[in-house]
Amino acid sequence: MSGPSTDAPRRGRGVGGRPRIEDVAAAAGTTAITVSRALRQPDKVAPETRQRILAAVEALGYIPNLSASALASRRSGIMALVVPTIANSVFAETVDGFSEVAGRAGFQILLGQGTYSAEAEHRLLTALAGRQPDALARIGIVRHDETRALLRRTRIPMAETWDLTDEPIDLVVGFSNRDAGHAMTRHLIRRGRRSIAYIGSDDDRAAARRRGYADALEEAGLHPAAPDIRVREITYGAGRRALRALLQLAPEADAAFCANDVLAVGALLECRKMGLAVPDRLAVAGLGDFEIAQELTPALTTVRIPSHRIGAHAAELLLARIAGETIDRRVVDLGFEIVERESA
Amino acid sequence: MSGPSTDAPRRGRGVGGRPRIEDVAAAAGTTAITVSRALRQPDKVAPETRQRILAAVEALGYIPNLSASALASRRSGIMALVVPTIANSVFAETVDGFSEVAGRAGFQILLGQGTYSAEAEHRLLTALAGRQPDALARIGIVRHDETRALLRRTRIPMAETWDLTDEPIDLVVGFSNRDAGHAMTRHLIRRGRRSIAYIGSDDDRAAARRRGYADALEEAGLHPAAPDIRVREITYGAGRRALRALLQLAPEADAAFCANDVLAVGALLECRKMGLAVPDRLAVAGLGDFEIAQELTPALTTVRIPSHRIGAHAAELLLARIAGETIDRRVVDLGFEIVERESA
DNA sequence: TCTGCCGTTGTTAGCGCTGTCATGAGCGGC
DNA sequence: GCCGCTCATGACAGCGCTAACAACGGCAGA
Repeated sequence: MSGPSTDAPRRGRGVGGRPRIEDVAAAAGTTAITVSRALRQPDKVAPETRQRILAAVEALGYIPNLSASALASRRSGIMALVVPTIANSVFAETVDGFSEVAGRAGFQILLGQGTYSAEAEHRLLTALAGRQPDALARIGIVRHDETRALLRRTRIPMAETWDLTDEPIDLVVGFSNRDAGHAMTRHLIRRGRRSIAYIGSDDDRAAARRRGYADALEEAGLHPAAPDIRVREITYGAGRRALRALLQLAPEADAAFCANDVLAVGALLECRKMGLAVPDRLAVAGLGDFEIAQELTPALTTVRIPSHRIGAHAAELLLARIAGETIDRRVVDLGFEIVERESA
Repeated sequence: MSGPSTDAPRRGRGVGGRPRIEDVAAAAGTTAITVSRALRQPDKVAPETRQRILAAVEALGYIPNLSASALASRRSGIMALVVPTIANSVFAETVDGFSEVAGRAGFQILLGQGTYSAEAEHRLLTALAGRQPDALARIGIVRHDETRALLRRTRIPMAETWDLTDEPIDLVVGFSNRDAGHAMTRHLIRRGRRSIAYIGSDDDRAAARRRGYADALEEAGLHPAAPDIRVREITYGAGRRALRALLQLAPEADAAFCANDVLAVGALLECRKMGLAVPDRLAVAGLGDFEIAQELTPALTTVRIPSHRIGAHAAELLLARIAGETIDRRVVDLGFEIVERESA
């Protein structure tokens, strides 16, 4: 018979045809554990041994199987991150900050998308948890009690973000959306606005911002200029349509507080298209301080959110937790800042 | 002695304190393999057995360890995705489409960020490959030969995207950036523009678009209005500054082709701020067809790229490849479309 | 010279799951 | 009554790696 024998128990290659640690060891004239050490704790291996091993790794094109590593060591090297959606750039900065810090520490990011339905999220988080991530972060607070309980049980270090709560599952890094809405509405009132409308989407964060808006109005003895304008999707187009709707419902409104910069920018564009003077006739305020806010004319008055830092800080805390350090503050408020520009 | 014995070989819980498949089996009065089947191929297990098992899973809060599963089955259930950056919304749509299709098929997304330096990317891809992903996708073409060779050796189904090449590592799904640049430049020429400038960033895709621009000019016997305006980062502010730079270098320019909608929008905003008539005095064209392009006044003439479909289609092809289906076309050109609006 | 320690390497035994084959019960057809 | 088939379940081994401990040589100090 010609060709390679097929019944040999080991042929120097794993099942997938890829070299295993043992093959590297054989090539370097040592054993598996030493190869493992050479790659993970280089200073525990004699320099020349290490050299031989690295040469063998190079020669064979060896890539460690991290599933096996995770199984044996009980450390996956993965941090999971759950976002409502990635398509909307709102959270991209946070993802970026998170992935930057986590990546630098040698972790890989397992991305989960979608937090719309409680059931779907429960499934998603379960699946992610199955990967034994060393930490888990989520944009927003987990609402579903069953899911919260599940996550607590897993004891995976976890960070909720972009909001605050007194009882995080583990940690929370964010800011008070309610206070942000409150502060911006107060700003509008201080600027003399008396008929202020709210434009927002339907998620938890928008709801909190709306609460702040409503509270501020009440404190000032004012009433909403119109029933809330709700949008289904956070797009510039939705912002424009919302503004038209507002003017129909309450032509006398003198300010629009948009729960999101994208909506605010849309509203601003519509105002300009309609020849409606901003801020003289109508003030427009947003929330988020996306880059475009400062580039528009008139520039958008908004609330600056430390999106990037939220992600980065969450990752840092989780790294500390992974390292076994004690975290003194489980609730981290990174605050926000009113950025007063021209539109309000 | 009181308290739990510590020398029992098994105590009904895995090392991490989490239940293992065996614990579920014990609780359900069956064996590990049947539990495995009940969860993975439910119809291979008798309904009542399945019921008992699911009840036990529920009661114990069992979450399968997917590292162990991946190791044993040689299928990780992971698809890896590498993007240049997530912070820029340019690719978010693609990530979204990819993750949607992959997620629906039960795959998890391992996200890799950063393709700037060849060496860093090599490390990143190696690390990702170590996770034994069932497929790998990347935005852009992998340039580094060593990395290409590595990826070929792993035999992981792989899709490069957002560009085309005759020799993909495995598959490529995208469009011709050169042709897109060419088509838009021709459009400008057809509209009577004769002094056309180029504004772009420094990545591979922008370079290809620039080539199309240069070719189109040459075919028409025209010359660039000015030396290329290069920007370091793709932001609205960079677009505005680039436009100012252009007007300084070539006040007589009658069109600006921006390799990216973000830059084009920035340029447009700057024009409006400076009171420069668009398109009468200066035409501005972009590439990407981001949402804001159609909402601005004047609306931006641009090239529509099927960003979402690129991601979705790449995922679909990879799923087919995972399923062992034969792929007839390894190079998929999803094309582009000139969207003529008001700005050019 | 002997002891004890350190630095280096190796042996063993799993980590938790699933592929593969074996087993056994139930059933219809001859 | 027996055969062969299907369906449901189980036993066993092993995926590729690393924790934990063992072993060994060399060396300083007693």
